[in-house]
Amino acid sequence: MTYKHDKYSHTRPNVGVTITPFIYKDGKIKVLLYKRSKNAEVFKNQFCLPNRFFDITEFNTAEDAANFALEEKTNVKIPHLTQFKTFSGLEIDPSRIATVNICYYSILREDEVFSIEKEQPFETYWVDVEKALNEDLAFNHNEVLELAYKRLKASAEYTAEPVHFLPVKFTISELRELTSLLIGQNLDNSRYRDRIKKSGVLTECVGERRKSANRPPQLYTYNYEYEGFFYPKSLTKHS
Amino acid sequence: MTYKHDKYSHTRPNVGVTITPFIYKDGKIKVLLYKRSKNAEVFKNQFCLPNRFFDITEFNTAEDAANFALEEKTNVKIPHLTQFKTFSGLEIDPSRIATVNICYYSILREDEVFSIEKEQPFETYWVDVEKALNEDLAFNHNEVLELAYKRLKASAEYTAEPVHFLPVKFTISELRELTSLLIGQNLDNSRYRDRIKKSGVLTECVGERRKSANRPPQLYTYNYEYEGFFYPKSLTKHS
DNA sequence: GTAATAGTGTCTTTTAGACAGTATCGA
DNA sequence: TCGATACTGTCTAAAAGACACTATTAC
Repeated sequence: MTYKHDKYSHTRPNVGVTITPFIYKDGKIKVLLYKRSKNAEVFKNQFCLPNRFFDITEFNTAEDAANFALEEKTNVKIPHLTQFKTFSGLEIDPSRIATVNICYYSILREDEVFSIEKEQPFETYWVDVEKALNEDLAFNHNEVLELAYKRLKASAEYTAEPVHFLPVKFTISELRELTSLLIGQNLDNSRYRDRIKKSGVLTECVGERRKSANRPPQLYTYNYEYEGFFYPKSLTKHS
Repeated sequence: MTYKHDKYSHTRPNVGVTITPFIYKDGKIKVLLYKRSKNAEVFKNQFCLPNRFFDITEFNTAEDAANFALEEKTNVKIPHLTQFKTFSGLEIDPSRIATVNICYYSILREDEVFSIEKEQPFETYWVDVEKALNEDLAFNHNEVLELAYKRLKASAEYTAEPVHFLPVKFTISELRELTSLLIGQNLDNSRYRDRIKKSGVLTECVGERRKSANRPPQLYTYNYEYEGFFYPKSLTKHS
């Protein structure tokens, strides 16, 4: 890409993206942090979330930059990305001019991220989210992580977005346990099944059941046709 | 503010803010559009939403830029602003390099905006939102308006945000009619009152009733202490 | 009194919540 | 057989939905 300085270039803020990558593993939500280099300009040796400058000689969109930053740290090529807020101000990166920080969270499947430590080109760690919230992270990443986790939990209240944590085919019990974890409450098995069935949000994989040491559970997939609230009980009548 | 060119300045995208200002008037939702000048670099004479470049010699944050752009067109100094999405790409402003577009909608009260046409320093119009959606707007403003309106309507499903359309003191019937308009469904009077009362989202203005040619209705204010969903019926048990 | 809107009460249907009970596998 | 988890049924409580009814004002 060729580009010349223009009369406006010095009036533009820095723009970067930050991604909060989540996985669901061992019954817990974990978030990816990496340790900044000891030679970094600022926040040396501190932990932070994957991030990248939106450099227009490299990327056309913020999503491109986000995908790049995420793949670099996780090896995932087609991530589930949700943009949740754009921060801006002088405090985000004290070493630079006013900064704009476009933030995403990403719901990843345990089996698609780097599995072996030494495969990882950076010093990255999947940290329990509750523990990560207590770390002193670089930049504004404490604020970013806090809001990302809040939004993730909220999404479990009224959407089926958390299915992206699970394998393509999963059981209702698996989804119920995950949802229960995110909303912090037990969910009645019977009621949960009723609502799932009535909502049409999942499609039954006819004839496919998981092998197990008990009655084999029915497998389902997420119905991408499904629009709207997962739990559509709100203000209005839903027939 | 003093600032020098640095080695990164030519790699930064343009950053701008776009605001979708809504009011509720004559039983309809209206949006503010203005006509671009016939001397504009691009999209001459076309309608668009209030917008502004995020020029760091003028503003420290995107919110500052949004407030400026909104006050310029509406005269409102402390607006209710909700950020809903940041767009980016080459197509937003074809005359420039890659652009980042931080978008807000604003819920305004009819009585706080410029009331007299000639007071307005720009050629602005409050247009019925359904009509505005059919206009051919400048930049990506069709997409912006569409999503802004969608998010506004969604907010009425599970939050009390639309109270910001109403005067500080209002009646339950007024809120019900507004909500009904936004969600596109009739709401049962009795049920609606029950839910409002139980939720604690409104505070009764004790002893204050509006004068009218019928039984005078009780006035309420929004309870800023209220946290969470307006209509908290979703997945979980709510006692 | 009437007209008009505010606000309440009551009945039926639907959904939630709790939990008992049956199903189906491996060992 | 037993143990374990999948799944279904049933009962009660609570909420939604529909709509009739009463209240309070101006005239």
